[in-house]
Amino acid sequence: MDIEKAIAALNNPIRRKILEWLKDRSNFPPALPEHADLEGVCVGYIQEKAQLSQSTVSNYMGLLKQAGFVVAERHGQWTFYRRDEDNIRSFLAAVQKELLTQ
Amino acid sequence: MDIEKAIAALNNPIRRKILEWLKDRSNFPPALPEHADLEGVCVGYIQEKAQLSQSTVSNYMGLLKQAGFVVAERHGQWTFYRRDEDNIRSFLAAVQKELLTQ
DNA sequence: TCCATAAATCGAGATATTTCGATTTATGGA
DNA sequence: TCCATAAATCGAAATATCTCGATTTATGGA
Repeated sequence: MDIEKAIAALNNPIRRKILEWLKDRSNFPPALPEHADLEGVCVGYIQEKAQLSQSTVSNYMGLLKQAGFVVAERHGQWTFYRRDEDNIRSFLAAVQKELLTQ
Repeated sequence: MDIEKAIAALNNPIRRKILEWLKDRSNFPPALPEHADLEGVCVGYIQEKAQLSQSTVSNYMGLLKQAGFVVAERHGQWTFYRRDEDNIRSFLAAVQKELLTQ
C-alpha cells in the first residue's frame, strides 16, 4: 500500500464517494442474472451514478485500484470493481501511524 | 475539520514530513532563550529543515493551519507553529468513518 | 466473419498546484 | 525615526490534475 498514491486517490470528492457507494451493492442497479454470483460493480453502473464520462470513471477506477482501495475482476466484456477491505484498513493504520504521536 | 482541505494538505510529502517533525521539538534547533517557554517552532527553523524557500514554507504552514493540523501563535516577529493533536485525532476519526464499512 | 457492447487508452484544453523570487507588512531595537 | 529581521502576500512560470470526446482493444453473439 503506497501511502502517496493512496492519499492522491482520496484527494477527490467523487473518488471518495465511489468508495462509499461500493460499501453497499444496493447503491447500484441490480446485477444482470448472469453476474448474480459476482461481487463488485461494473464501470457502467459507477459511471451512471457518478455522472461523469466513461473515460473519466475508467481513469478514476484505475487510480483507486493502483492506490489499493479496490480490486478489479474481469468477466467477459465487463470489469467488476469492489473494495479491498484489508488494504483499506492497512492504509488507515499507516496514516494513523504517520499522523499520531507515540 | 474540513476533510477536503485536510486531505489536500496531506497530499504532499513535505507537508506530511513537517507534521512528523513537529511531533518532537528536538527535530529543530533549540529555541532562543526568550522563547524557551513557548511550544511550537518558528517558520525559519521549519524552512531550514524542509530546504524550501521561505515563501513556500509559509504557504505550506498556512495550508496545514487551514486544514486544522497545526495552530499558529504569534510572538513578536515570530510565528510559532505546533500540532493540533485534538484536531488531528478528529480528522483520523472522520477518515475512518468515511472509509470503513459500519 | 461482422457487429454491438464494455472498458481502457489517447490527446488535448481547462484548471489547480507547486515553487520561486520580489515585495509588503509587522515588530523590536538602536 | 530608521534599520534589521521574520513572516505573509503577490505574481508568475513550470508542472500536475481533471475531464472530455475520440479511438482502440477485448469479448460475445448472430
